[in-house]
Amino acid sequence: MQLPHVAVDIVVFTLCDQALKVCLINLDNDRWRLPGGSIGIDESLEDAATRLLEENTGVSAVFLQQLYTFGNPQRDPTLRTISVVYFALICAEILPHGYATNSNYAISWHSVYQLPPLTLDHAEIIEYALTRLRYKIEYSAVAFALLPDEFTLRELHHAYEIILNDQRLDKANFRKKLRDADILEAVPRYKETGGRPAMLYRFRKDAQLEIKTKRFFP
Amino acid sequence: MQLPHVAVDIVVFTLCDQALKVCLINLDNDRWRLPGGSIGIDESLEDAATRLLEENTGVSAVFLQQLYTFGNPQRDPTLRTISVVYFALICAEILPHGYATNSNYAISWHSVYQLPPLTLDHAEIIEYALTRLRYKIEYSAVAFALLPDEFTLRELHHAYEIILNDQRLDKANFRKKLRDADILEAVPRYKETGGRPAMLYRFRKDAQLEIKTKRFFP
DNA sequence: TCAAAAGTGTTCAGCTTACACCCATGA
DNA sequence: TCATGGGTGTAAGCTGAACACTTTTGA
Repeated sequence: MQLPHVAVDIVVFTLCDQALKVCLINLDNDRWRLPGGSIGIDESLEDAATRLLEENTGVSAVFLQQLYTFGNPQRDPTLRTISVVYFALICAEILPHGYATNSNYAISWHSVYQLPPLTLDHAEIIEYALTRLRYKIEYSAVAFALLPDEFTLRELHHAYEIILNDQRLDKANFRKKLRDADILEAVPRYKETGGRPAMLYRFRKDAQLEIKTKRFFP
Repeated sequence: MQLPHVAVDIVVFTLCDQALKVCLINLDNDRWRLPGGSIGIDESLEDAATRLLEENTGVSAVFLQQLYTFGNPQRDPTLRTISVVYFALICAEILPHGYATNSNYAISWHSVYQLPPLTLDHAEIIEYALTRLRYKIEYSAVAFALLPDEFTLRELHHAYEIILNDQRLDKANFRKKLRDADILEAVPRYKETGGRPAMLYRFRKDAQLEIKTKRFFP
């Protein structure tokens, strides 16, 4: 019996230069692909994703979650490959200098609004990951994974605006919701900002990450 | 290079006898498994799920969605198998007589609260599918897939109570929300019930199935 | 004292919840 | 006319959006 190949690909998001960026690897022929590779025969999917992420970006401790499995037989004309896709969120600050220390490939980061030509169905995969990220950010606290350990409320506010591509989040209401959610603690220390210094916050370790959404349907 | 096997398994839910039931297949040794099987080399994941569902239950047109991919190397001690799991919702009324017309296996339906011993990690898979179903029912109209084409509001109300395992949904508010959601249309015909006859409704074909949830986080 | 940014309080509209009530049918 | 279940209206309370306001810093 003929077996399909199984790959793990990873959509790695980060925030830098006021944009939501995704990690891509340059192929010879002017096309780009997501970081990823084959799964080991004795390796779990999540272990494979962790390993491949580390090989490609040099980063280990991050938010990592399974996204979807793409298995259309036409998606790769050369080899029947089923791709289990993970999505990862990392803070730009922890990226090692020169990025791809343990990789042979040239990686770089691209704004999700200005993607270069991508191989196979990788454009579709990124599109899907972005949709899911936007959903997820509204009912869980994943945005923190994109920020450093300590951050100001303005920085967090800004992260939401960039990810949702929406400049209209009200500052007062944003802060009130976070206060009510009870997921942050003051460091307490201040960060200089050019105006009044801003209190630094960190994510509470014992806080609930996912919140049960309100029912829309009965 | 050694390749893992790829299987597709399906968690099929239905409502009957006032309970949420899942479809299981009896193995020789007093254990049960989810319907599923190997993927063909030229078959998409969704096509495989559709085919395997049909082979096992005789049912074709249903709600079918990818759930999660389970790939722990220890999940099957005999063979490294990665399982792409789908979940399906079907209406009990469309099940053919004797159920498994095109299958060699003995299938039967079990309440999700009284499951028999299951093979591999299938108990875990069902648990996960149930959690996702409960989430999903609150922000999308999937409950209709468990009911016949025409149904009364009481039947729909009852379906929600069974799935959520919650008897406290207010009748008036349930109906009001559905009216506001604008996803139903009166048939218009009545169903005899023992008291005042109930209006039959059907799902509007042009209605929005998934509703953007309200933001919890800012 | 002015600009810049942090941070707060208050109002109003709209939604959710709880509950009481009326309607249509068969026995 | 009573039991059964279908179906609706409304008041109280909570939530979220909008917006105006105060505070603290550096220049």
